[in-house]
Amino acid sequence: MVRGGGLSMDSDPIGSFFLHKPIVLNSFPEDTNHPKWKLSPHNNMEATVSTKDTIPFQVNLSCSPNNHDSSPSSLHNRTEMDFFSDNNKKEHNVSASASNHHHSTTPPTLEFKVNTGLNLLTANTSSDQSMVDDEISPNSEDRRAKNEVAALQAELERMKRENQKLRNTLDQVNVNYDALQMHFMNLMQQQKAEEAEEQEVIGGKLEEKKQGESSGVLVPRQFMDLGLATNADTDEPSSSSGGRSQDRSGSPHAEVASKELGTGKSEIVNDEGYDQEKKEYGRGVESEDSPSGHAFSGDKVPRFSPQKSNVEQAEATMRKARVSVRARSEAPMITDGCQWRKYGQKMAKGNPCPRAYYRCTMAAGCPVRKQVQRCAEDRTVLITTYEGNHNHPLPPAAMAMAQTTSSAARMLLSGSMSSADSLMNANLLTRTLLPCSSSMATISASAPFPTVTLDLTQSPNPLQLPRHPNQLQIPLQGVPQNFANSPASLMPQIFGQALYNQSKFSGLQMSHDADPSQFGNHPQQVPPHLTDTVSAAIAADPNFTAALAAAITSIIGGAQQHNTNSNNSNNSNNNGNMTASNSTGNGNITSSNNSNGKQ
DNA sequence: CGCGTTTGACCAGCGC
DNA sequence: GCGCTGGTCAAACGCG
Repeated sequence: MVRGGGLSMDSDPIGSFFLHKPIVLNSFPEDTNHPKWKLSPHNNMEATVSTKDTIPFQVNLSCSPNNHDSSPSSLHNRTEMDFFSDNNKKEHNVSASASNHHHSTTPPTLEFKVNTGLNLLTANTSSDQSMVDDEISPNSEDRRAKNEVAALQAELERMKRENQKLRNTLDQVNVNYDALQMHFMNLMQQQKAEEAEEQEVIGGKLEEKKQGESSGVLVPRQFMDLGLATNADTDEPSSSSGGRSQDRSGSPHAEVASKELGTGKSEIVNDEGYDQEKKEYGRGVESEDSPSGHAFSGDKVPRFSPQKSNVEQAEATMRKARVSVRARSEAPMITDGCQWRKYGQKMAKGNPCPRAYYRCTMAAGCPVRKQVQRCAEDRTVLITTYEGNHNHPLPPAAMAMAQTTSSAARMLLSGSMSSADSLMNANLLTRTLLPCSSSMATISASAPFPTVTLDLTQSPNPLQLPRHPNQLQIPLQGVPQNFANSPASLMPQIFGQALYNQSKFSGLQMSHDADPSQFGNHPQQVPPHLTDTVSAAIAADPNFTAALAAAITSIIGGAQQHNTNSNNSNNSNNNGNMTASNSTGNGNITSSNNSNGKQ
């Protein structure tokens, strides 16, 4: 069984990150009064702090002990300022306790209380000891201490300025985000109005067409459920309970609808749906097993026949919305936190590499499927295509990716989204989180199914947060090299959450939040906060969880106190943090009697 | 023996 | 109608 074999992060020691939480500076002081910087023989940055060249001491800028990667793809540009490792007992150094305000030798002028938002821990490097001159006279010692204080103060000031700039940047991002949200909401309202008009017309026709049907389920209803969840009434089971073949593979539509319906109805929907699923996968749209012979079940009309109404097309489209992730990976499958079982493999046309078909096995009847195939042009690129929504709670590691699929699908299909809107969304979500990149998310209008393609193979520096003149990067101490170096390691999660947030803003979020109506009624109460985004992104990977949570939240949130305990090397401590923006799928309904057959 | 993978067969959609 | 292709099924197989 393939349990996400690709980028295993299980053994990743993260704790060291939290012990040190070094900051990373891209720009070095140019002022000659600042510490002098030099490269250590081990590609580690060391700064010999020698104010006025009299009292040097070293600042270890090395990466974590675990991170000796110097590969081109690594984040070698970063340098971490690990101010003083804590094993230095010499008085001229500021021990780690300085940040706890009880360092006796620290002059009172040193404001270590200043909250830079970076949660810096000061620690002495082991190398500091070597720099100590035990025979220094009291005078020179005093002078050295003063110089040291001055240097530290300068550095501290610089940090504060940097922190302030970052905060300003964050504010700006939030402002822009709000603006985009408003714009998006407006667009959605327009779409909703248009669709309502269409459905009035089409719905009437359909009702005529389906007279005698007991359930009275109409496809337009599905569409409303999915695309306009916030306002969609929930008085009917979705068509999956009786309409044409239920959403095969549990497209967002089915699950979303079911979740909207409240517990009782959702169970009905899902039970029926998954019972059908056993027979219906691979049976196509016009599956004969629509017991009630509903709506379009009997008509062997091509899915995207021009004769179909927009609603029908949208409904068909919804079932097939996909999210494709392109990532470089040597592994046969990227780790996304879910458990998958392979159920098929085919040679696809135009690609010598076989396409593998997986389905989620984390819960019986989970309709999520994915296809994994290597890119024909570049075998190192792994293309993973997700389809459907999970019907079970997800581990943090899997959540963001799952949200990627569901949210992207919802975003895609939030209505009869025009291609222009789709592109807008793609660009929007791309820019929202990844101002440093562009065109990484594309929405294919030509593909058989609406597909969001997240190309994670292009961003040269995907871990950069919103840009800043003094770029601050996140040190990935403790993150395995292969993962830390891989854009794929983080981008799916980030994108997933970006998409997720996008859907939130558009009022489409429903499947993972407790009360969808809240979004509709109080859209402002779901602030598109970058912290949520990043938190979920972090949590999506257990190995990033601990490492990045503290760093990013300290940068972004400032006041937000994350678990930064040294034992955060696992993701458990961050689960709660991550779920701040969603409910971990608790609202999901699991089918109770779904054996899922042999598969 | 249970579980997951492999692989040929089957089915449906689509284009010609 | 036929063939191609994508997607899924399910028996056979392998592994622990």
